Amino acid sequence: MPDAIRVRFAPAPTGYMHIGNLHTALFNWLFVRGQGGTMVLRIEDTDELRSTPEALGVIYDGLRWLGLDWDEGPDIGGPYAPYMQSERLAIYQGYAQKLRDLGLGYECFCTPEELEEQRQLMRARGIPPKYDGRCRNLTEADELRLRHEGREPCIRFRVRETGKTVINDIIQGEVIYENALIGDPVIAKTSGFPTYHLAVVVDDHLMQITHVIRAVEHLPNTQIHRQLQEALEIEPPQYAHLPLILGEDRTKLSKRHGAVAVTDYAEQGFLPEAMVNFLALLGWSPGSEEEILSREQILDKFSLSDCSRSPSVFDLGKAEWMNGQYINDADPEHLADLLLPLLQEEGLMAKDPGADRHQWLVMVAQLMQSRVKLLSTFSTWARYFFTDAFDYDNRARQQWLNDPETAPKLTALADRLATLDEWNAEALEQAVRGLAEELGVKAAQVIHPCRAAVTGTTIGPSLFHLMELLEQADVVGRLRRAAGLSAAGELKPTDEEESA
RNA sequence: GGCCCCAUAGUCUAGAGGCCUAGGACUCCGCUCUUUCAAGGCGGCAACACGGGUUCGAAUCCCGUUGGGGCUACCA
Repeated sequence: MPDAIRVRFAPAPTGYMHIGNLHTALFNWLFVRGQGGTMVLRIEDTDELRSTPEALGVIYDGLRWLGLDWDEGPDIGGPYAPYMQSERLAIYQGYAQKLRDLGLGYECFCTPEELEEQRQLMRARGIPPKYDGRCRNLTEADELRLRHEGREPCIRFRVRETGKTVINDIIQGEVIYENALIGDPVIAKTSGFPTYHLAVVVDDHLMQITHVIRAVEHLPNTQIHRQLQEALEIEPPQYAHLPLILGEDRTKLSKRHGAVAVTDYAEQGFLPEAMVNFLALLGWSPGSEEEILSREQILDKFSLSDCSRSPSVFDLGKAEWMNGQYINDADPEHLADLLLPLLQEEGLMAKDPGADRHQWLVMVAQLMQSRVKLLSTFSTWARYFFTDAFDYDNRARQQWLNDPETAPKLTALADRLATLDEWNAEALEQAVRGLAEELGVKAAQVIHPCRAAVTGTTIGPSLFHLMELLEQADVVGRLRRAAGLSAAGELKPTDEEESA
């Protein structure tokens, strides 16, 4: 009977959590929730200078947004608490001391400047830069002298100078590293904080992690981790190194790739289900041709060994398409719930709209859902549902509103609609088509100007259904307003490019 | 520079020696439906990086080249 599966997502609360981090979290989650196991959230805040509470908040928000839950973590505790590495300093110090007792850890008094100089020198000479081990065998006299100079030591780990380290990775297969090629890494900083290498190895062990699923950028580090585990007589976990998610320029995702922060995507109006679906298909495929997959379907089919080794570029366009699919398939009620706060923020919906108004919003959402890709575009594309304060776009001006024949048509239509007893799509259609017939023009010759006048744009859902959802007085008012402006020649095309 | 990984269209991918005349999806381009399209339907453009092997047969296996990426920090 194998040990219960335990995985961890272990982000550093520095900078901003991006889509690549979330991808790693998702794959951990899919693996552990599919198998039945425990998900641990551990915060690797051993970088005292760059860790921030804000970044920690972003991590929580991002995970919760996608519905990636965890069983143990800083916020909920657990049997291996604490889960913040900064609260585990004494533990790492103990292991660092153990390594020193073993003769495998030693104090190094080199300053960062000296080390940098060393690297430059080696590079200049065409030698691979690595720590040269100059503090490996310091005598007591050396040490005394160095301390007198006011130097504070860090602790390095004595790596093997010969042989190879073999890593058996679920995704990457067998990878072999030459031991002689790396220098002794720092495991405890001068500040007393551990470095990543010591902290992960110790915590993965102490927290009984069985599968380390992380981005492939950590693969080369794994040779250090394996040696550390050997030295400390720790049973290594299984490793699965995921391929990287790249930006459009094919390099590792970072701030300069624009909107990569998780919060940006949530703000833009990506649906979490869509993001989960999209991210799951980066570096993994169910092997079938379906692409729109529910969380359950993904959970059901996911396996680490099916993961790819080649990196993938995050294609925002396709992500948006997929989001559009999810919006289109969404229950309008649900959509309205998601939309409400966004609209309230823009002042387009009241703080407490009431049941009728809410039901109305559901109908608006339903009318628009097939053409919206992002929730955030809703408040611009559907603005005219909520307010008279919208602009007439260039196409509307060019094609209809600047036409001298338009104003009379709009006025006639306004007169007719003002007297309508019933305000519904059917009655509106009759009225519009009836007017067209009387004027001896095609229905389109009335419909298009009407749309332009009422919505300010040339595109949108069925005109009659759209007007049905507006107040009669508002529609009539808009028709008269546009007629007046048009007649006055104030709706000439602008020089600007059409805005999206 | 060194080490490691990767290599199917612009992008995400299917493909685990014959089923491949290389499939699907996004994008783009047509056509179509419609009062409009930014929706729907239909169709199209577009790829096995290159060179050597192995084999009756290679996108699939091996080697090399080229290209890309990652690591090479008292960051993780």
